[in-house]
Order: sequence, then structure tokens, then C-alpha cells
Amino acid sequence: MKPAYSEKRLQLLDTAERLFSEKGFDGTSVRDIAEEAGINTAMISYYFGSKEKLMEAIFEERSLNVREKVDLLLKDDSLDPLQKMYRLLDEYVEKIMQRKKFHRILLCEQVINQNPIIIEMLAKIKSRNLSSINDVIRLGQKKGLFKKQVDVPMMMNTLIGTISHMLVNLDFYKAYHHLETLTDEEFEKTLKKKLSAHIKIIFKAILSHES
Amino acid sequence: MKPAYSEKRLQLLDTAERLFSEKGFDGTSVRDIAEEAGINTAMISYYFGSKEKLMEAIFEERSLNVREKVDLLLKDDSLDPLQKMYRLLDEYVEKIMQRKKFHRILLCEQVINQNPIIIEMLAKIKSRNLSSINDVIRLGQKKGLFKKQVDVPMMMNTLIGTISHMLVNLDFYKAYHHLETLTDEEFEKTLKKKLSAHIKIIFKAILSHES
Amino acid sequence: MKPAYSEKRLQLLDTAERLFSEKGFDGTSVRDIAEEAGINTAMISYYFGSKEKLMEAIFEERSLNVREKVDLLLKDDSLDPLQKMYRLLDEYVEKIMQRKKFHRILLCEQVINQNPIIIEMLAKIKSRNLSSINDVIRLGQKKGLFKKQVDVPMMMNTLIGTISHMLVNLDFYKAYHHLETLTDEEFEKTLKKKLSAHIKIIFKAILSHES
Amino acid sequence: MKPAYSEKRLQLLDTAERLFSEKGFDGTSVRDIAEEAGINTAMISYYFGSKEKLMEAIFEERSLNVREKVDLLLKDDSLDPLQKMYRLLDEYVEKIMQRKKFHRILLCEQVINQNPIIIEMLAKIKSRNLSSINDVIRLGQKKGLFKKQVDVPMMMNTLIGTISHMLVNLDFYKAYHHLETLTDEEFEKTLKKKLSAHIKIIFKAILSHES
DNA sequence: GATGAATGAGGGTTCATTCAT
DNA sequence: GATGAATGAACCCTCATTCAT
Repeated sequence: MKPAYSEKRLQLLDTAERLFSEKGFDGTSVRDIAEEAGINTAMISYYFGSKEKLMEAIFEERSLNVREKVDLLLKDDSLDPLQKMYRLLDEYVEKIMQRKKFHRILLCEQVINQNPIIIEMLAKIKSRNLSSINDVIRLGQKKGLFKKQVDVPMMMNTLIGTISHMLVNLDFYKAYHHLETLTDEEFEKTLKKKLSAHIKIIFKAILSHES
Repeated sequence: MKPAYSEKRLQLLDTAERLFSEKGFDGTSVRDIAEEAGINTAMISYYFGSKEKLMEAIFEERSLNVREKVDLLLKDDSLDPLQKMYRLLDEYVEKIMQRKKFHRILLCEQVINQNPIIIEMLAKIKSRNLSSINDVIRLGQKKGLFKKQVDVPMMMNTLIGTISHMLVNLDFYKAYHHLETLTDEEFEKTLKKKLSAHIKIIFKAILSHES
Repeated sequence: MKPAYSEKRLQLLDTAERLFSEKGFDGTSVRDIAEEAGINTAMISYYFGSKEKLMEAIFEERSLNVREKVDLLLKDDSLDPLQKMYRLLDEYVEKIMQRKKFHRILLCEQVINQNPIIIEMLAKIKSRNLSSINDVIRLGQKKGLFKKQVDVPMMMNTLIGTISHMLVNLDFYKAYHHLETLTDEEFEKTLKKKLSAHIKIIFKAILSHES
Repeated sequence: MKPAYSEKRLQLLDTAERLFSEKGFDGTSVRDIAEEAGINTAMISYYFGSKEKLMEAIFEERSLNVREKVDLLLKDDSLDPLQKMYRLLDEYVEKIMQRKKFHRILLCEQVINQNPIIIEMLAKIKSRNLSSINDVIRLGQKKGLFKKQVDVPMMMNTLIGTISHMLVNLDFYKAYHHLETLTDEEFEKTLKKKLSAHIKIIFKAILSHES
């Protein structure tokens, strides 16, 4: 359980992340992971201690933290509050799309809450990020640009829910808009642009006075 | 495998739905289900053929179909297109909140795509409901009240994503707004109202010209 | 884990007792037991719950209890205290020789104390039997035939130690006395006679005044 | 596998002896031993070749050999045969109590006969010591002080059986006689005295004519 | 029609050992 | 000479399912 950043450890993390995102935690066996990673089964216990702790390691290494981004935005005097919020939304879209597999796992694990350590980690992440966003919103409210009454967790539901749900509907969405001819990169770029624009409209409506 | 609507069968369906929603399909054993339902383990194979077919039965009996609702709305001349859309959104909120457990299962199963029969069922439901909603939107567009260019699947992502994500954040949301003192019914009623209002703002912004 | 006295259960108990006595608890795998019993591996969990509980079941079914024998002896007016004690010694020799395999297990398990349930069972059995024997000894002391100061646990050590140690030296003993030509039954009969006579000499010396 | 008497080797031997005596050979893993000895796991194979050979090394270093003691006794003209025998019994008590852990291992290993090399070693030790004791007994017989017919292996069973069995009942014995207040050394001294006296009574009865 | 007994496959984990350094 | 990394085998147990009744 010792070596922290060996190549095999990273390989196991990547393979596990992929398989968990495809078949779920309980639907993936350690033998599956080890075989696909081309590594001996016993190495999972060796590196991580157990299958559960492997999952925890994935969470530790992949979880999204927007605190730094928010701090940068708050300091940036060249942006008005709505623009700051837009940048933050882009950050969410970007980061979640960058870590599709992990966020698919996250989606399921929030439902199938079993591992108390992961429950704890999720709670912390959620609170932390919510609080960061609150800082941006309060700024807009102070400047009189945002509505006084904003249900921030509800707003976050829409933000995360929209992006996450897109993750499980990627193929459907691609087919609907006949985007199969695009390369993966092109599609991804297009999708991020669409998501970003879509969410900005939503947030502007939610945050602004005029409704 | 014969009896179609015996009491035991319904009991198994309910128990399985609950356990699948709490622990996932792979995390739930047929023993768990049978024990909690107070029924012999062999009965699951007996009534449904297999654990997988039990899952399929749950999907068959719980899937949301909005076609009828849409047909009624389209015929109702007393409502303008936006009102029709609002009614439809309320229908979604109402139905998903009514079937929380099933929609938690649905959330995971869309990620953990394993059973081809369920994949097929999901695809059909999605297309069917999308097409129904499209009918309402086209009506609004014809009357010049809705924007010409609406990304309907993206809009649906936000609708379903927002409601679904609320399902996995219920406790967090309740705690954040200090609603623990409410009874379950009161909280549910409050939540549906908030969800409904929130989503209407979003849809109005998305469908209207003014952005 | 339900059926209490099925044939397969008994077969598993017998096979496990034999293998545990030959290779020890940790040296015997559930596969070994199941294979030799001609029964599926899963049946051990099915009948007993676990390998440990199988061991506990063996202890429950095979443990020696001399209370009844002692009660009969105490009531029997035709025997003097030393004769009563002799009968009790014969009972020990007889019962332990009858259950050689179990007592070999017992021998090891007293050393390798791991399972708390078995530790508890052993403590109870030891106390119970010690107390029963004490009753016989007190009778002899009351009648002035036995020494006042007898270290009963020490005496029991010699009784159990002598018989138990013979169990692990059977082959050596047989070879030393050139008894290989005897049938198993003949050898066993001879051995029990020798053990019995030997132990009686010892106990007479320990209990009588004249030392 | 080279260094014969390095410090680490001795540390491994001691730790292994302790763990084998507490949890048995099969119940102790090489990891356990290495960890508790503060030494790398691979060292066990390195120093001893294998776990089995580590056990053999323990037997080689700890086995009791009374030949020398017997030779000294035979030469000592100041002692009569019974006194010589008493001295020999004290030697047994002393040596076995000195090496409690090893003799607990021995107790189990005689039952769980798996390693042929150890079986062989045990047979040799047993024969050697038996033959040594025989020398003392024959002397007593020649002088007409001991019975002609003595079942020496049976007598050894009682000797070894009594001491060994005390090893597994130490705590019980201490509690029974309320000796918990004694220090370890005091208790050990007391116990050896009691054992010694007890066994001498027994041997006198077995060896003398008067029964 | 309904069920307890039984099964073979596979689950996660730990084992003693060996290899490359 | 000494060690951390890695291995394949085996561990006990639980799985979904089927069979005999």
C-alpha cells in the first residue's frame, strides 16, 4: 500500500475510473480492473488497500474544487459580476467535460450512498463549492446587479444537473443533431460552447431582476 | 413465471425498486430483496425469470410517458403555448417527485449501460417524450411566441437534470434551507413549488425571444 | 443456515472434525472439507454460516460433559469414594478415546485461542467439569478417605494431559510396544486398559494420605 | 540465506516463535512475523528459505535434549536412583517452563503433522530422550528400588502431558488459586514448585513396588 | 404453485514467494 | 547483502439460479 505515484498505480486509477464509469462500482470486479490494466489483481490491495479505498483515491484525485478560480475572479476588477459568474460557469462546463468519466461515477455514487468516507468527501466538496459560488453572487447582489433572493442550491442543481445529464445523453444528443461526422474534439468543442451559452441564458434569467 | 399481478409480485417490485434505488442494481442481491419482501428467494426467478428481468419489469411499470398529457394540452384552447409548457413542466416535476425511487434508479442505469433491453426501453422513452414536447414547442413557434431556434434536447437536459439532481440532493437542500421541521408532505409540497417556479423561469428565458 | 440435522450437515461435521484434527483449523480449507465430504463448497456457509461457526458447531456437538455421570456416581451407594473416582477416570478415558479426533482439535485450540466464542465455551466446559469432579472429591474428603489438601486443577492437568498426550503419541506408543499386529479394536481396548490402570495408580497416590 | 547468527535472524526466530505459539503455524503469516520483528517480509525467505524452514530452525534451536543431564546424573554417586529421577523431573519442569512458547508450538505440531522434516525431528527427540530416561530407570531397577515392569512411554506421557497441559491452562490455574496478585516471577516459581512436587508424587507411585 | 436445498461461478482479499535493483 | 515491487495461487464467502419435491 506504499508507493504513491508509480506508473502502475496511475494505470490502475485510470482503468478503474473508466470501468467504474461504465459499469458502476459494484458492477466492476477488481479482476476486471487488473486485467484491463495489465496488472496483477493483488496490486489493487497492494497499492490502495481495498477496492473501496481505490474508489476513494479516485475521488481524492479527481474532485472539482473551484475555490482558486473564484478567488482569481473576485480579484479581477476588469470583470463585472455577471461576467465573473459567466467565467465560473465556463469553468464548471470545462472541468466537468474534461473529467467526464469521473463525473459519471459521481452521478451514481451520489445515489448509491454506501461508503461513509465518500459520503463525507462529497458533503465537503459540495459545501465548499457552494460557498465559493456564494461569494460571487453576494458580490453581484452588493452591487445591485443580482436579485436579492436567489436560491443558490437550486441554481447549482440546474448547473450541475444540466451538465451531468448531458454526460449521460452524449450519444443521444450527438445523434439528434447529426453531429456524428465531427471528430471527438470538434464535437466536444461544439458541445461545450452550446452548454456554456445555454447555461448563461439560464443564469442570467435567474440572477437578474426582470422576471 | 405465470402469475402476473399477484400480491407477492407487487411486493417484490416495490421492495426491489426501493433497494435498487438505495444500493444500485449490482449492489442489491436477490437475497436482500426476497428477505425484505418476506418472500422466498427462488420466487424472484419464479415470477420474473431473473434479476435482470425484474429490473425490466420495474422499468415497464414505472416509466414516465407524457404523450397523453401533451395530447390533452394541445387540445385545450384555454391555454396559450407558454401556459401549456408550464403545465407540462409541472407534470414532469409532479411525476418525477412521485416516483423518486424509480428516477434514482433511472439516473444510475443511464450511466451504467449494461442491459440491452433496458437501453432500448430508455431510448424509446426518451424519443417519445422528446417528440411530445416538440409538439408543444412547435405550436408556440408557429404562434410566434417562442424562439425559432430552440435546442430541445439541451432544454430537456436542464429539465430532467434539474429535477433528477434535486433527487440526490434532497437532504442537502433540506438542511441548507433549514426545512427539517417540516413534515415530509409539507417539504415535498414546498419543494415541488420551488422546483416548478425555478424551472418556469428557466424555460421562459430559453423559449422567449428576449435574450 | 437453516437445516439442523440433515445428512449432508452431519457429513460436513464429520469430515471437518477429521480434517481439523489432522491439519488444524487454519491448515484446513473449506474446499478441502467440501471436496472430501463430496459436497459443494457453498454448503458450509449454507449450513453453518462460516468456517468459524462450523468449528463452533463441532465444539457444541462433541464437548465432554461429565455432570450426568457424576450425579449417577454420587447417588450410587454401592461404591466407595475411590471406586467412584475410578469410575469417573474410566469415563474420561473412554469418552476421550471415543472422540480422539475432537480432542486432538481441542488440544490445539486451547493453545491457538483466537475465536472468542470457543474460548468462552472452553472456559465453561472446564469449570463445569472441574466442579463436578470436585463434588466427588469432597465426598471422599468428608469420609476421611482422601487427603484434605488436593490441588484439583493440577490433578485434572495430569488426567487430561496424560490422555491427550497419548492421543498425539498413539503411533509411537504402538510401535514401542510392538502392538502393530493388533487390530484397531484390540489395540484400542488394550490402550484403554493400560491408560485406565496407569491413571488409577496416579490418582490413588494423589488422593490418599500416605505420601 | 547465508548469515547464520545475525541479529535480524535471531529477532525473526524470537518473533516467529511467539506468534506461532499464539496463533499456530498456519494462523501466522510471514507478514505478521516480519512486521512485528520490524524487518522486511522478504527477509524470511532470504534468511531461512521459506516459512517452513523457519519453523524447522525454531525446532532445531529450541528442542529439549536431556542426554547431558542424564549422563551427569548417572555419574553422580551421591544420589540414589529416585533422587536422580527427581532431579530429571525437575529438569523437565524447568526446561519446559523456560521455553513455554516453544512447547506450546510443539504441542500443536505433534497433532498437525504436516512437515516431514519436523516429524522426523520430533521422532528423534522423543526416542533420544526416552532412551536417556530409560537409563535412569534401569539403574533403579537394577538396584531393586524400582518396579520391574514400568511402562516408560506411558510414564512420559504423564510427565510431558502434565507439564504441557499446564502450559495451556496457566491463566485458568492462576485464577482458580487466586494467584493474580503474584508477579510473573513469583507465580512461575510457585508453579514450578507445585508441578515438581505433584509429578514426584506421581513418579514415586509409578516406580515404587507398593501398589 | 411454491419452496428449501443445492450448485458452480465469481466476488474481494491475503498468502508465501520471487524478482529486479 | 538487502529490499520494495510484483506475482499467481489460494483463501473464505456470496452470488443468481435451478432442482427435487
